[in-house]
Amino acid sequence: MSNALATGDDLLRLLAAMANPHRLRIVAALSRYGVRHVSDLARLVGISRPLLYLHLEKLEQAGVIHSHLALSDDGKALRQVGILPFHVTLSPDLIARFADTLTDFKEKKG
Amino acid sequence: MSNALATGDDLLRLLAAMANPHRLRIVAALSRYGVRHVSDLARLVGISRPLLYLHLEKLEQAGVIHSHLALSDDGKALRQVGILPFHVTLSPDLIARFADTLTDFKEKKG
DNA sequence: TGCATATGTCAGAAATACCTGACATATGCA
DNA sequence: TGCATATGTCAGGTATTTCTGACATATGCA
Repeated sequence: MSNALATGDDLLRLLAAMANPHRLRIVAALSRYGVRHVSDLARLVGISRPLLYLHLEKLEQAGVIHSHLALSDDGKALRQVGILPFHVTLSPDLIARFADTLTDFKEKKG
Repeated sequence: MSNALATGDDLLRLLAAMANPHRLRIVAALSRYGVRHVSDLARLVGISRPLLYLHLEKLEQAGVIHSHLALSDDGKALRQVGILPFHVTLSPDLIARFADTLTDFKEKKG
C-alpha cells in the first residue's frame, strides 16, 4: 500500500470511490490534463455539473482529489480541482491486513 | 497492475467487487484460512448463506474467487471456494490507462 | 440591460445494491 | 424415521446510489 491508509474503512472508502465509471474517467482526466475547474471538467468528462459535484464529493472524501476556489484572469470564481496522488497495491494479503479494522455499521456522514 | 486486467470494464468490475465490507471480509477470510465450503465461510464471516451466495457471485464474476463441488469424507456435497490470487497497483496513472476502454452503458449480465 | 460564463444546492425520480425468510432437495447417523 | 448438515434458489422489501431539472447568485462584456 502507500497513501496513509490507516483503517479498513479508509481502504473501503477508496475502493468505493473508484467503483464507478464516471469517477474513473474523472480521475483519468485529471491525471492526464492536470488541474481543471468544475465546469471545464464536466465538459471534459461529458456529464452535468450537478452530477459531477456528487462524484467529486465522494472522490474528495476518499482523499483522491482536492479542490479550492481561485479567481480567473477575467475575475470569475473558479473551483479548481486536482488529483492527490495515491498508490495502493491491491491484493488478498493487503485486504487480510485491513479487514479487521472495518467498522461497517451503516454510519455514513461525518 | 498484473492479473490479466484487459479492459477498463475489468478494472471496474474488480473495484466494484471489492467495494463492500462483507466482500472484503470474505476475501480476507479466504486469504487467511484457505479454501472453505460455503456454509463454513458463512459462519466464519458472520452472514447468512443466501447473502453469502450473492456476494460470492460478484467476487466470482470479478475473477477474485473460484469454486467447485466436492464430496466430504462423510459423503456430503460441499461447495469449496478459494481465492484466485490478484495483484493490482491502483494509481492515477493506471486508471488513466484503463479509462479509455470503459464501456459503461448499463449492460450488466453476460 | 441582456447574454454568456461560473458556482452551489435541492427535491424528487429512477436505477441498483443489498438483505431476509421461506422453500425444496440430498446425505449421514442415532 | 427424525434430526442435523449441506446446497441452491426466489419473491419481495429496504436501503443506497445515481441522475435530472430547476433555482438562486455573481462577474464580465457588448
